[in-house]
Amino acid sequence: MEHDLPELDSHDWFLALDAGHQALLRAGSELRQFEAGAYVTRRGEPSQHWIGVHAGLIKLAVYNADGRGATFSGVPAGGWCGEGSVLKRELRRYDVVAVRASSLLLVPAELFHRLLAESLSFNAYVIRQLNERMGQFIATIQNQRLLDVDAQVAQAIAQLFHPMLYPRTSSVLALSQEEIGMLTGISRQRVNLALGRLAELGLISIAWQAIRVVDLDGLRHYGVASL
DNA sequence: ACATTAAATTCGA
DNA sequence: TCGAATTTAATGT
Repeated sequence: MEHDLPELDSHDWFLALDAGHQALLRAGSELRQFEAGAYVTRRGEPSQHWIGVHAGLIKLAVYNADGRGATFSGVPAGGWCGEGSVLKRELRRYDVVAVRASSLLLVPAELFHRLLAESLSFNAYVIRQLNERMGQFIATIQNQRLLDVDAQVAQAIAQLFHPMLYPRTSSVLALSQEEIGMLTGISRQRVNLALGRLAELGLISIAWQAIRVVDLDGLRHYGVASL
């Protein structure tokens, strides 16, 4: 294909590949724009792509018939998701939705499998990715069982700054308070209260449709001292 | 739940 | 094409 896709160059795993595999990805991948609220893939569809976030924010979620939903995870710029369903060649088990306007890198499933079969460094990256995500889900369950609500909000925000899964999250998150509520399973009003407290502690500052993280380490440790 | 305020959209010159 | 007016969505309490 005629693609060049310089967007791939900002990903460490891509830079670690040999030239031949890099060329395959440049030729076979696709950069596509999604409007805020648009579905990237729907639950039940075949898993045709491994999905990378070049800019914007997407979330993994399920919805029931009357529109209520549960969000599992948010993926900011620099993050990748969907490898689980691609690996197993199964139907997607959740919806992938653009939280705001996003530009995404789509790697076809066949290419993903070929890289797995041929590239040792790609294998290492995927294993690390799966391991980190597993750790993240365990941490999420632990947070929900053990932490108070303010600390859950702090953790949910801090998780978007995971250095390996999401290496290029900027310190200003464009994320509505309602979306944080979706991510945490907490009401919007309660999120607002928690954000106010975190701001008072100097861990974050609040702007319109955005949160600036001032003290990431403080956020990570907020409320977990008792564990 | 309600009041406030930012953003988006419509409408009129 | 600009900007005021209205509608819609996010926020604060």
